[in-house]
Amino acid sequence: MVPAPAPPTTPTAAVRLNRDDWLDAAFAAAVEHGFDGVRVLVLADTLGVTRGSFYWHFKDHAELIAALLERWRAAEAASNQRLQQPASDDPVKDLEQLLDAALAHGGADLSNMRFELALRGLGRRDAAVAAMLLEVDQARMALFAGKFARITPDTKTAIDLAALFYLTIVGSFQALSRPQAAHPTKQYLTEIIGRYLIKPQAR
Amino acid sequence: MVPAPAPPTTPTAAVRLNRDDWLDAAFAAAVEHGFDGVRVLVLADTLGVTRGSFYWHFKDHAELIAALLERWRAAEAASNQRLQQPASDDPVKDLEQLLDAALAHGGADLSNMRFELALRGLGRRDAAVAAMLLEVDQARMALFAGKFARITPDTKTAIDLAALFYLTIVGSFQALSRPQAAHPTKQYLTEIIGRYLIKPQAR
DNA sequence: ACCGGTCCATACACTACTGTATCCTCCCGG
DNA sequence: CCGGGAGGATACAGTAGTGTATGGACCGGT
Repeated sequence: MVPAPAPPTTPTAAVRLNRDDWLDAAFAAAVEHGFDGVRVLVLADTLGVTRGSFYWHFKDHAELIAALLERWRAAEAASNQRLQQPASDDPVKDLEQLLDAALAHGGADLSNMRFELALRGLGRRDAAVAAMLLEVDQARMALFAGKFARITPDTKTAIDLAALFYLTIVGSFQALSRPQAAHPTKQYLTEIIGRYLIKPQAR
Repeated sequence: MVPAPAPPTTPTAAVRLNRDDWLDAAFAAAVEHGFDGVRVLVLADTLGVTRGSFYWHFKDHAELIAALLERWRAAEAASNQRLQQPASDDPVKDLEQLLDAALAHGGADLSNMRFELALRGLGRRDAAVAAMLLEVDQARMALFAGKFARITPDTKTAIDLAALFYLTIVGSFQALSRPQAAHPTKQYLTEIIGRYLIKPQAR
């Protein structure tokens, strides 16, 4: 007569899990609840297994987080690499596509933005994470500055514009990561960044 | 022979505490560890009392958080109000001082920035907080757009510039909240925002 | 048929919290 | 000098989470 136990939240798989399945679940949890919310107990629940499985794949909770961070860092480096070569002969079009990529950020909807924000939250309490984020920021800035250098002769101007460009993107994450009426949309951001940061420099 | 218990971390006061003392401690904890880190047990430790005191001042943990949020919201509204009237006859100088206020943000070093970032983290998991932040964002945008309207005749241009201005500020919080070499400094931000967003419009 | 991985369940011990209930201690006014 | 209220301590019960140890179950190959 007890109501059916009802498996918690879509116990995703009756199949066996591997390390990446746990990392995917941890990613989703970080996106949803922040890094403080990625707990092996609840991951096990959502995955439909017990913690016994987790401690087979990972030494402990810290190793999970470390692996998650490293996976993101590697993907980020690869993305940066890929964006190095121009997507178009027209430097302006190239920058616009870069912006598009930065705002869509992998294409996986908003998850990547939210994950990065959670990561930056972690970076405020963890020096190692902060250092990793600093490197990523610098790599992105170098990428952006290189792109802007194609539309302006002055190196300093290119760097300045890249900084404004990047800070605007990072700032917009806060809004875009939780879409709400009256927040700037991706289209609007593309418009104003194009109008005030890119076009004025393009001859 | 047991080592002296050694009061945890500067048990701040042997004096009696009031509601605001707890709120201050909660604020500091949110700044340092995020909202997930504000626990009554550790607050009691840092304040040098037991939890018995806390439950005299607050019904429960949720009431503490609610009070903390409300205090911030009220201060934010007052700040916005205060910044409405121009600090200078020169609209450009006025904007520059607004930027200065936004980056110093109350003067209390980086704490306010870090608190706001923690708050935005909470807003990603809590709809009520998200709604509050949306209102604050809109009030700030209205303030900024009003200021920009004084240096450009076109309303849409003023709004666009205000958006870029504000997003840049929000983006820079991530960097400024944890100062590190090779991050943009407050001076640099003032310079580039002035050069590319404010001055080009000022006749 | 059995055996070694691989993956998972179960049970246990432990820690870090939240709430609640009850008692204690100043201290200040009458 | 005493009574009450503001502020705090102590003790108890409960929840949510981590690790660890151990024993399966379900494969694949030989």
